[in-house]
Amino acid sequence: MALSKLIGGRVEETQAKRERRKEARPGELLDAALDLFVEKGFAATKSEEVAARAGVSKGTLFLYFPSKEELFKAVVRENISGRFQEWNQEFERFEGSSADMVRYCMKVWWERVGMTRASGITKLIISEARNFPDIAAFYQQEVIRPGQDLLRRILQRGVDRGELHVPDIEYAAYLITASMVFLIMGKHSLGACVPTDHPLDAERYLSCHMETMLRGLCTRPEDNDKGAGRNRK
Amino acid sequence: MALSKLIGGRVEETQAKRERRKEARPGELLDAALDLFVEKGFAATKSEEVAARAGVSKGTLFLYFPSKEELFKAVVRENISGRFQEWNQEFERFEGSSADMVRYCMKVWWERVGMTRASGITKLIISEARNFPDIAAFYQQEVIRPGQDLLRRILQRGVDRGELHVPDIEYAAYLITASMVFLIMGKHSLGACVPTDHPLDAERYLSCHMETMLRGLCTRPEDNDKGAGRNRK
Amino acid sequence: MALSKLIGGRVEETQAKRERRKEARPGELLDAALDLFVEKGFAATKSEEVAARAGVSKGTLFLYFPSKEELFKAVVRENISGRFQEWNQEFERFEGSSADMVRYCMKVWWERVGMTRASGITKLIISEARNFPDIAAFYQQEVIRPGQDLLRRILQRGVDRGELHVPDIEYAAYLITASMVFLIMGKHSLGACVPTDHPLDAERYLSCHMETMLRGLCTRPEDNDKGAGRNRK
Amino acid sequence: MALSKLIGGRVEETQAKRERRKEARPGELLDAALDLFVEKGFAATKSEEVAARAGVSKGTLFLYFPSKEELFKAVVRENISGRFQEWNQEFERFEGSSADMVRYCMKVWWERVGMTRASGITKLIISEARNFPDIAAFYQQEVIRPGQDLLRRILQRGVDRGELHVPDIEYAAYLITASMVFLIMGKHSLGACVPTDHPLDAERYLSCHMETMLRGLCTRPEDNDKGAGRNRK
DNA sequence: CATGAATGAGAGTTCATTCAT
DNA sequence: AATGAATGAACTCTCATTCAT
Repeated sequence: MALSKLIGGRVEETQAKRERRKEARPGELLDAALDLFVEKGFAATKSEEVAARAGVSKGTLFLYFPSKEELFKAVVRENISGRFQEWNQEFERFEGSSADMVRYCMKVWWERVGMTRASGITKLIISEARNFPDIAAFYQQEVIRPGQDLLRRILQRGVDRGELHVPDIEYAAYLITASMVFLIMGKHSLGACVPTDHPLDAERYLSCHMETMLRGLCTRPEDNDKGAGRNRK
Repeated sequence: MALSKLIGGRVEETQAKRERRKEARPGELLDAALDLFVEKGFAATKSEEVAARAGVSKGTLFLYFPSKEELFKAVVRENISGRFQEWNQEFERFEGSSADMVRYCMKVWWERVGMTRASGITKLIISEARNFPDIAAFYQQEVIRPGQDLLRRILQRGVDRGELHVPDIEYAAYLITASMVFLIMGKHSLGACVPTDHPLDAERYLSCHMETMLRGLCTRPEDNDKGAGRNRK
Repeated sequence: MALSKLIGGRVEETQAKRERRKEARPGELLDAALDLFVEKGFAATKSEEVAARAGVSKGTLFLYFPSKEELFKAVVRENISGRFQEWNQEFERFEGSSADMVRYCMKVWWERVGMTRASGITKLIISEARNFPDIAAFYQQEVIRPGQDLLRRILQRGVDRGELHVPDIEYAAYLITASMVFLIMGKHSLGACVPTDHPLDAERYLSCHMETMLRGLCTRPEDNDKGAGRNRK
Repeated sequence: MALSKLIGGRVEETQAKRERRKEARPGELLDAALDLFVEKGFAATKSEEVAARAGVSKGTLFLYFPSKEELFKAVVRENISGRFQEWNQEFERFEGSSADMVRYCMKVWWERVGMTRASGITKLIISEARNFPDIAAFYQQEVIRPGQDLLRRILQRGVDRGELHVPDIEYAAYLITASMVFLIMGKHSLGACVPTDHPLDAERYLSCHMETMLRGLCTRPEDNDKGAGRNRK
C-alpha cells in the first residue's frame, strides 16, 4: 500500500506539477511579453525573445496564442485592472477630508499599479495606440474612463462637502491622470535608459503634485486674479 | 540685353528649381518620417512608406539617409528645438507677475511646439527611448534639461520676488512638464485614434492646470495642514 | 524486451535521423556554395541559389551562416586541405628516385585534390583574392606556403641525392605549382564553358609537364648553353 | 589678323581639345573598367566607380556603352591583342636556334603583354568565363588558339630542325601557356593583395621555366627512363 | 504537449539604368 | 554632350509561423 501510495503520490504530484506549470505557462508568457513590449515596443519585440524569457520554446508560444497580435491583445486584457469596482466601494466608504482622499487615492494607485510591473501597460498602450486602435478604444473604455470617473467623483465629493473649489471638475481630474502618466513615462521610458544623477523620486513627485494642486503656489491668491483671459472666471 | 537677361533668368530659374527640389528632399523626407514614426513607431514604419509620403521612391530615401536608423536620428536632431537660448532671453526681459509668466510660458510652448507637428518628437522619444538609449540621452541633454532649467528659473524668480511659495522647486517644475507630456500624449496617442465625444481641449486643459497649480484647490488652506508626511512646513 | 528495444530503436533512429539532417545541412550548403562561387564568383551568386542547390529554402541558409560573406569564409576554411602534415610523412618515407617522387607527388595531388570538387577553391581564391585580402592571406599561409615547402623539400632531396640538377629550387617549385594552377583553370574556367573538340586531358598534361621538366626538350643540351643571361652556368 | 587668328586658333584648339577628349572618353572608360573588373570582378564593380575612375559621371558611361555588360564585352574586345599576325611574321623571319626562339617568344610576350595592364584581361576572362561563355569562346578563338598555334609552330620548327625533341607538341605548348597564366595570376591575384617578403620575380620565373623546359632537371637522363606508366614511351 | 528546424513573405538596402535639366 | 537625381527591380537578411518529430 505504501508503495502504491508512493507511486500514486508521485504520479499525482508530477501530474499536479505539470498541470501547474502548464497552467502557469500563459501567465509566464504574458509577463514576459508585457516586459518586452513595454521595453522595445510591439514591432521590435521578437516572438522568440518572449518565449525565451518565459523559459519555453518558440513553438510553445504559438500553442497558447495564435499569433503575436493575439498575444499583444491578451497582454493588454490581462493587465487592465478591473479593480475599479472594488476601489469605488473603498472610496464610497472613505470618511476623511477630500484632500486626504486625493492623497490616499494616489497612494493606492502608486502602490497597486504605478510601482508594479503592470504600470508598463500604460506606456505600451500610449506607444502602440495608433497601431491597435481597437485595443486603444478598449483600454480607454475599461481603464481610462472608469479611472477618470472615480477621480471626478472624488472631486465632486470635495465640492459637495465644501472642501474643494473646482471650477472645471472634468479637466481637474485630468491633472491627476497627468501625474500618473508622467510617472509612468519616467519609469518606463527615459528614466529607464538615461542614467541620471537625479532619478525621479516617485513619492516625492506625487507628494509635490498633490500638495501643489491642493494648495496652489501663490502666496496671496488675490495677486493672481488679474490673470490673462483664460482664468477661471 | 533683355533677351540675354531672359535667358539668364531661365537658366537661373531652372537651376534654382532643381536646387530647390534637391534641397527640399531631405526636409520632406524628415517631415514624412516624423509623422510616421510618431504614428506607428520606428520599427513598424516601413522605409517605403516614408518615401511614398514624401512623394519619392524607395531608393531616393537612401540617397539622402544611409539607413533607416540614420533617418531616425536625423529626425530627432532636426526636431530638437534649440530655441531655449532665445526663450531664455525672452523670459529674462519679462516684466509681469510670476503667475503671468508661468501662463505665458505655457502659451508660448503650446503655440510654438505643442500645437505643431514637432510635438510628436516627444511621443516618439518616449516610445523609442529604450531602443535608442543614446538618442534618448541626447534628447535629455538638449531638450529636457534646458526646458527644466528654464522652468526652474521661472519658479525661482517667483520665489525671489515673494510671489510664489514653492517648497520643492525642482519637482514643481516637473508638474509643468507633466502638463506638456500629457497633452502631447493626448494629441499623438489615444486622442489620435479613439474617437471621443469629448476630445481634449488643449487650451482649456492648460488653463485648468496652470490655474490650479497657481491657486490650489482647497477652499480653506488651513483644512489642508494636517496632510500626510511630506507637507510644506 | 523486444518491444522496448523496438521502441528504443525507433526513438534513437528518429533522433539520429533528425540529428543527421541537421548536421548534414552545413556541409550540403558549403558544397553548394563552393560549386556556385567557383562557377559564378561570390558577388554573382545569389544566396537563394545556394540554398536551392542544397535543397533548402532561403531562410535556412541564414540559420547556419550569419551572412553570405561568412558563408564564403566557411567555404574557404572547409576546403583548405590540412593534408600537408600527412603528405609530408608520406614523402619522408618515399624510397624511389626523385623523378618518381615528383611524378608521384603530382599523381597524389591530382587524385586527392585536382580531380575533386575541392580544386575549385583555388579558382575561387584567385578570382576573389583582391575582394577578400584576409582570406587570401589565410590561404597563402595555410595552403600555398605548405605546398610550396613540400615541393621544395622534394627537389632538395633530389639535389642532395645527386639525382637532380636544380639551380633555382624556389622557382623550380613554382613550375610544379604552375602546372596545378593551369589544370585547375582549365577545369573550372574556360574548359568548363567553351565546348572544345579537344578538351584538356589532365593526365596527359601532367605527364607531359613532368617529363619535360625532368628531361628537357633539347636534343643536345650543349646547343643550349649560349642561352641568355640567367642560365645555369 | 593676329587677333582673329588668335581667336580662331583658340576656338580651333578648344574644339580640337574637346574633340580629343571626347574621342578619348571611351578609351578612358575602357581602361578604368579593365582595371576595376580585374581587381574586383564584373559583378562587384559598380558602374559609378568605373565612371569616377575615368573622371566622368555615371550618366556619361551609359552614353558610350549601352549597358554594363556591353562595357565588359568592349573591354575584352579592346584588349585582345590582334597582334598575332604581326608576331607570326616576326617569328617566321627568326633565324636563331629554337631554344632562343622560345626564350625570345616569352620575352616578347612579357614585354608587350605580361608586364602591361592588358595582362589583366586574362585574369578577368578566367574569373568570368562561366558567366560570359560567349565572351570566353570569343577569347578562346581570338587569343588562346592563335597563341597556342604560334607556340606549336615554334616547337614544330625546333623538331623539324632537329633541335628539339618534343613527343607531344600540343601539350608541350600548354607548358608555355601555363607559365604565362601563372605569372598573370601572381600579378593580379594573390600577389596583388598578400604582402610577401618574396614577391614573385617575373623574369627570374620565366627564365627558370624556360631553361628547365629546354634542358630538363635530371642529371643523367638515363636514370629517368624507368619512370612510371605515363612516361613518353 | 513541447520542440526547434524549416519556411517564405516581407523589410531594408543596393545599384544599373533613365531622363529632365 | 554631360550630369546626377530619381527610379525600381533585385538582392540580402529577418522573423512570425508551421509542423514533423
